[in-house]
Amino acid sequence: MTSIRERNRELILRAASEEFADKGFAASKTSDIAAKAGVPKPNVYYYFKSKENLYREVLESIIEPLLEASAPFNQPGKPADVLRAYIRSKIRISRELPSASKVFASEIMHGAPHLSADQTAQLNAQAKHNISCIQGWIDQGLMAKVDPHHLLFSIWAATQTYADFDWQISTVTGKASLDEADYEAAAQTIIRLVIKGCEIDETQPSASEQVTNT
Amino acid sequence: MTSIRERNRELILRAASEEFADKGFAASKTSDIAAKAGVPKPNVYYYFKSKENLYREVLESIIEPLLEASAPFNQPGKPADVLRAYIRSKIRISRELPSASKVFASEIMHGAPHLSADQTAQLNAQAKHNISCIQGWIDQGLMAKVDPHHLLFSIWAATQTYADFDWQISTVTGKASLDEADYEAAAQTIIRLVIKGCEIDETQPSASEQVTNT
DNA sequence: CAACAACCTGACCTAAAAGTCAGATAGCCT
DNA sequence: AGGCTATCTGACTTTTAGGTCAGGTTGTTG
Repeated sequence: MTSIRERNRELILRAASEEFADKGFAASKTSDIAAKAGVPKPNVYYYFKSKENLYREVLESIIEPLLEASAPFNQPGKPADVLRAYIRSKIRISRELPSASKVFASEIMHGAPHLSADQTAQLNAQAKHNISCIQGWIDQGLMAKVDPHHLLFSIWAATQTYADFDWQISTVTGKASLDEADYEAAAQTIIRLVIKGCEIDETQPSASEQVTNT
Repeated sequence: MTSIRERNRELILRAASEEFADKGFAASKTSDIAAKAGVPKPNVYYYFKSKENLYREVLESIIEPLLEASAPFNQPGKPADVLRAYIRSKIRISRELPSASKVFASEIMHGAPHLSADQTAQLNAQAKHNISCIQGWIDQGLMAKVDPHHLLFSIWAATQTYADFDWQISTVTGKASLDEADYEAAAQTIIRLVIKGCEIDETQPSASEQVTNT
């Protein structure tokens, strides 16, 4: 069996993720990636045809987890429960796949030049679904009229920031890295903002009256 | 007078901002910046000593506006009013200085290798001040116990996302660029999440009883 | 209008990093 | 064992882009 191949590809991919996350695509050197992976540079080219190819594979590795995170929207549930689960998924990705998250963020920031049309379409379709799901809740009077687009953008931003801007977070909190309790506090804070923000105002009840206050 | 100097520096800085925002520092070519500014490449080196220098000046241009945005925290006011004003300042920066915002975001994402110790200290001091201000409100019972660090991180993320991830926002909304109404909706959404999230829970009143419900 | 400084420019140099290759070595199957 | 394929590697080539420079042009000042 060629498990040696799998092993080496894995080593290189991991090293590449970190390097690309750290420096960005253009500033990353294949020789550094090779060194970090503990293999000679030509091996990188042996397993991946080019630097771009390698980068694309790193990028691809985050797409599935990202789509997976929207699972809560793909099954029925109360707004608060779905949003809570979604936020926790997003935070988990930031914590467990920080490098790939950063690479993805950087890619998006620069206009997604390496994302395939298919990947873009998949992500976009899921986003559209989540938005219409939220709009449905609003129409049914299950939550307040909070613009679904902007609500999603805020959730994405607030959850991804823990991977993307980890330097800033470390600097401000004075901690080299966040622990379990910190991530829990982050999740709780974002969940609170979102859930409270989506609660129906007593002053202006919409369509049907389905307020679920305690 | 040497207003020809000012004019050319300005042209080059503007072009550099856009180029760096678009491609990142490493992937940006000084020849492209020169072309975009409409000057020959050696002029870029005539006015700025090096590519790094040019980059640093672009970076520097966003520091003051960023510090300025915290002004609402530097004068007394009710939590809701201060937070509202702060969010609006942040959104305004994303809208009016999108390129510099992106350059700053990218810089932070990669560990701020070009930020001077002084700039880091200034930004950090302001952040610390805002945090202790929020903590003060909590201690006085003026707002709910929402972790000030994470609250700030969420506000930063949610407001900056309109500059940093404009591609994603364009793709999802289907609009090439956001108009006045879109930015207003964004601000309203973020303000709602933050204000509602910071409102005191009736169930657990802290220290002093200063609930300001209508 | 002279002379001095500021500004401009094509052509060049150089370093760095992506990518290649021929040949060596190691694993695997019959 | 023998041979076939997969893997490895030092040394090399090529391209790209940052940076320079000598000399030209334009503006400015006494």
